[in-house]
Amino acid sequence: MHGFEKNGIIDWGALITSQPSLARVAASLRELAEVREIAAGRVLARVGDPVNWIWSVISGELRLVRRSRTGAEVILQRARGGFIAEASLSSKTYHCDLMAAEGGVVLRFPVKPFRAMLDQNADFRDAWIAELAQEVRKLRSQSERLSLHGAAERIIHYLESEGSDGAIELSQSRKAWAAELGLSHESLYRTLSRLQSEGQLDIDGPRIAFRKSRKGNARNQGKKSG
Amino acid sequence: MHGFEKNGIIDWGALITSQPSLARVAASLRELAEVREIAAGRVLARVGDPVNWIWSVISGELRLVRRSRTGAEVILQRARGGFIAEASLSSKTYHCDLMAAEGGVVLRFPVKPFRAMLDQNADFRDAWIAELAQEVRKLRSQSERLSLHGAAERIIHYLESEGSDGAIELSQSRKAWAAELGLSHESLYRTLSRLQSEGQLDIDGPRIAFRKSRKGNARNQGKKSG
DNA sequence: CGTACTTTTGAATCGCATCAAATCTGGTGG
DNA sequence: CCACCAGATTTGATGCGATTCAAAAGTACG
Repeated sequence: MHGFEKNGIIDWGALITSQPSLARVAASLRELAEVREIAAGRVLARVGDPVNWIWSVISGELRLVRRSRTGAEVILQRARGGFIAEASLSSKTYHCDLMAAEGGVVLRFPVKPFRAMLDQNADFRDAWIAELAQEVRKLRSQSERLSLHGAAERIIHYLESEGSDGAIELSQSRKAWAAELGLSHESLYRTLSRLQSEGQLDIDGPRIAFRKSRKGNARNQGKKSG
Repeated sequence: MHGFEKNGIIDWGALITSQPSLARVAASLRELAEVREIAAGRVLARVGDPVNWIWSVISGELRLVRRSRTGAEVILQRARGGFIAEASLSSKTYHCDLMAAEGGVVLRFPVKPFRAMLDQNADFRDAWIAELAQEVRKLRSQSERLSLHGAAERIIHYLESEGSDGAIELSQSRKAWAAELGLSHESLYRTLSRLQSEGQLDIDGPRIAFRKSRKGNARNQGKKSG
């Protein structure tokens, strides 16, 4: 599935292409990275453990979790690509458990040289700051989106905030998109086709865009008025 | 209302106390900051404008917005305290509008010295990185929380992720908390009193905590993983 | 005392989740 | 090429829980 690693050799070109978040920092980091294959359920760190590694997901799913006293698992972060637990860089020990919810391949970087490079390498530092800031922007907009109550509103918001010029090319299945939108996949399917039949959206395979309606309100296009 | 500023003189002690996000960076920034009183509706920057200032909210509400073609306003970020549009630091121009949704007081820092200080002052840089990483952590956990469907589940998740040892001292009104949880305030009130009467929570004014129950409070929420 | 806001409870409605099932898709191997 | 399978996609029916509208009681503040 991932296909970036074979016999311990990483295809950095493909990896970087698929992981925008790593694209700019990778050059300085390659010599530090270790590739690890992780089985589902594997625990990488527990509360209180010293922070020895910075983890980044290539395939599969890592989770930062805490277990409530009722036994329910509380997910604090879910990573299916890119770094997880960035804040651990500034911490001596973990405040949550880090585990693999799904088997896959991860990269790990030793923290000490990672921190040292942040100190000494201006490019790396700028890239890391830009990366974090970009992540903040994306997450803020996701939080705003999840605070919206209607399925249609979330879809529109997604197009406006993550798309370019009101259009996006989905790189994931719609089912996965539904999860990201905090909707059941049925709701997403239904709402998409409703928006299409109402003339608000153009849907063509993985491409979803606002319909370039001539003017005014697209709301009238689905039903006759008067 | 805010009380941090009088006749142009800032009470930095009070401000820093009230704004954890500024606490560690403030020392290096004081000489750069400018205090501005902003009226509701005031536009601070538009799409395409060059980034000249980094803004931080003391009181009132700033928003990063985009206007959809149907005229609806899409909120990308909403700040009622702390920095807004951190990603603009790495950008030449704005990709959204920045406006005041509610009048108040803001700080603004000129970008050039801000960037220069990031380059030259190691403490400031570490603080800024830690600040961003902390914000990422908080937002990730908020996104996970907003993806939960039940009101009770969100409350539990909040206690687990933002509280210490399963207890929190609310610093805001419950109505404001409801908004943060993505719930109507009625839902929050009802669910809180239900959880209390069911013996799951102890609620005492602004303090909300898991009840130290003996055991057998076997209500399971959330079941599936992987 | 009056105003504005929060907190609280009640009742009706609506949208989404859920369960169920059929179709479609891509990939695998005989 | 076909049979087969796992997954995604799509449509239908139903119930629950959150939103919404409404109104009252509590609280802070000048």
